[in-house]
Amino acid sequence: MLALKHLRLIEAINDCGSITSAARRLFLTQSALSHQLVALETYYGVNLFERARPLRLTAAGELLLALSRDIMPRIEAAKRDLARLVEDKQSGKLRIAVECHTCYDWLMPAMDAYRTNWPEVEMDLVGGFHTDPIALLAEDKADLVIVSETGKQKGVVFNPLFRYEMLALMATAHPLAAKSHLTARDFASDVLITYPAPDRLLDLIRRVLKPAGINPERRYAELTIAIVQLVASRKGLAALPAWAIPSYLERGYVVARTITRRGLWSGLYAAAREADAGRAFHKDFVTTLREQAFMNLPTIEPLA
Amino acid sequence: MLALKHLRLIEAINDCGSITSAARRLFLTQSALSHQLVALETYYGVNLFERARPLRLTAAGELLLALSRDIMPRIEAAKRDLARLVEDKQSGKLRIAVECHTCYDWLMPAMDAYRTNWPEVEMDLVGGFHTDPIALLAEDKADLVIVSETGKQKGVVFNPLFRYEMLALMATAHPLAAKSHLTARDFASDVLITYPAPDRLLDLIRRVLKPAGINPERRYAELTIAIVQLVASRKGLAALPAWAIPSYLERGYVVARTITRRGLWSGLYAAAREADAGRAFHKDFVTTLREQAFMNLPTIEPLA
DNA sequence: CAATTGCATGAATTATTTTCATATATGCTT
DNA sequence: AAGCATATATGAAAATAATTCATGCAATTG
Repeated sequence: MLALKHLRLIEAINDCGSITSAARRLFLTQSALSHQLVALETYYGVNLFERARPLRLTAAGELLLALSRDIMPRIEAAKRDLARLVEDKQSGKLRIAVECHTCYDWLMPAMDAYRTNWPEVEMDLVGGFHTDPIALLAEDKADLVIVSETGKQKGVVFNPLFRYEMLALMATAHPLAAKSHLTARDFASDVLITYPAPDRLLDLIRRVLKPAGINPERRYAELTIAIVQLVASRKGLAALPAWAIPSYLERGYVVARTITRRGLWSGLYAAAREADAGRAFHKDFVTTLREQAFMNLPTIEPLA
Repeated sequence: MLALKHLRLIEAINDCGSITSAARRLFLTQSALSHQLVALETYYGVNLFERARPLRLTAAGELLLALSRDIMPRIEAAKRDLARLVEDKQSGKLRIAVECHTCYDWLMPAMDAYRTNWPEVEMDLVGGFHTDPIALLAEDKADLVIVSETGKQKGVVFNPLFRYEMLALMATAHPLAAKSHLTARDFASDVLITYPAPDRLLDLIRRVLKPAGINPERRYAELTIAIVQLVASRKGLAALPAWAIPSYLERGYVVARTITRRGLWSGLYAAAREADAGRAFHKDFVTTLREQAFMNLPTIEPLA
C-alpha cells in the first residue's frame, strides 16, 4: 500500500502548505492528491495532516516524513548510480544559456548542488546576449537554455521550472507607493527602466503596457543593481522578479508593489534538445534546478 | 518509474533463482513478473539479471538489490511504527495453535524474530491436541492457528505460508531404498509409523494410500525423534516433511525417498478470525512466519 | 455577507497492471 | 539427437488503479 508516491506527496504538501500548490509542483490535479491522501489516511486509519490552513503534519505524518527524508535521497542516489553505470560517461556535458539576467542568482547555487551529485558532468555557461537563445540548441552551442516561454519547436523539449511574480519597483517617496497595486496607466507618466532587451522579452511591456496602448519613456541598464540604483535616485520605475528584490528593499530606498490587481506572474522553462532531454544527467539537472529554486527563492510558485 | 514493487521483485527473483518461483512467492503470475522486469530493464536500458538458470544479478541488479536491502527494512519499520501509533496497544495478543507436530522447528525462530519487532505483543502457545483447531478461533482460545488445509468458514481468514514435500523415511538397508521414488503399493507390505493423529490430517494416507485402497498396519509415536528411531530400528516406514529430515539423515541410519513420481506436496496456512486478520501486528506475524520459514527451511516452496 | 480559495467526493475517463494463451528458449533424459 | 519437462518472453484481453472533471462544502477575507 505505502508507495514512494505517497512519500513524495507528504513531502510536497508539507513544503507547500496546501494540497493545491503541492499538486502544481507534482504536475497533478488537486483532486488526484486529495484522493491519494485520503486513501493513505483511510488505509492506516490516521490523519497525516491536520485539516487547517496551512496543512500541518500530525505525529503519524511526521513519522512518514522522517521516513521519506531518510530513504528518498538513497533512492535518488541509486538511480543516479544506475544511470552512470549505463550511460556513456564521456558525453556528460551541459552548456547552459540564460535568457533572463537575474537568473544567475539562483542558477549558481543550483549548479553547485548538481555538481556534488554529478561531478563528471562538465558544466559551462554560454555568455553574451542572444535574440533567439533556443536556436543555440540547434546550433549545438548550448545544451540547455533557460527561457520565459514555452514554444513548439520540433526537436526541442520544454520543462517548466517555476513561476514568479514581477513587482514594480519605485523610490520610497514616490507618489505611487501609496497604492496597493499599480495598473498599466500608472506607468504612463514615468520613465521605465529595463534591461536592454527586446520588448517581447519584457513581461511588463508585452503583457500589461502594450495591450493597454501605453508606451512610456525608456531607460536601460545592464545590471540589476544599476536598475535599483536608478529607481532609488528617482529616475523612474522598474519591474523585477519578486525573488530578486528582498536584498534591495532592506536598505529602504525603494519599495515594491504588485502590478495589476492579480499580480503579474511569469514562468521559467528549461529547454533542451529532445535527444538530450531523456538522459538521466539532463533530467536530474532540471530536477535540481527546480528543487534548488524552491529552496532558495521563497516567493516562487510551482508552474503547471 | 522505480517503485518499491521493483525492489521486491529483484529481491524475490534473487532469492528464488527464477521468475516462476518468485511469482509464487509474490502471489502473482510468472507473466506479470516478467513484464515488470522487462519494463524496468527497458526503462534503464540495462539487464538486471543474466538470463541463465539460475537467474543471476548483473552489476546493475546488484546495485538495486543493495538499495533494497538498505531501505526496505526502514520502510517496514516505519509501517510498524505507524501501526503501533494507531492501534490499541493493549490488545496485541497472539495465542498460537499448531496442528502439525513438526511445525515447532520453524515456529520458534519465527516467534523470536517477531518478538524483536513487536515486543509489546503477548505471544502464547496453545498446547494439547485438538481435533478441530479452527474451532479454537471461534471459542476465543486461540488467535492464530497453523493448519494444512484452507477451508471456507465464515469469519475465518486463511493465509498461505508455504508448501513442502513429504518424504518417505526408511532404514538404510531397506529394500525400497533402491527405488528412486515410492508408490502407494510400496507401503502395503510394511508398518506405517505416524503421529497419533486422525487419518484426515495425514497427507500420505488421505491423498495417496486411501485413494489406492491401501491400508497398512500402523504404529504411533508422539515425537519426531521417536518416529525416526523406530524407522532406523526397521520397525517400519514413515513420512515426514522434507525440512524436518536433514538432521536425521546425517547419521546415516535412515534414507528419504520421494513419494509418487511427482512428489507428495502439502501446504501450510495461517488461519485467524477475520476481525484480527486485518490488524497490523497480525499481518506482520504472518509475513514474519513466511519470511523466517523461507530463511530456515531450504527445501520449501512458495504456495500459490 | 458576498467573494475567494482550498479540500472532499462521486462519476467518468484514462492509464497501468495483471492474466491468459502461446510462442520461444534451455536443458535433461533416454 | 529427439523428445520431454521446465522457464522466460510476449501480444492481446481483462481487470485494477489512478487521474481528471465537475461540483459541493467549509473556512477566510475584504
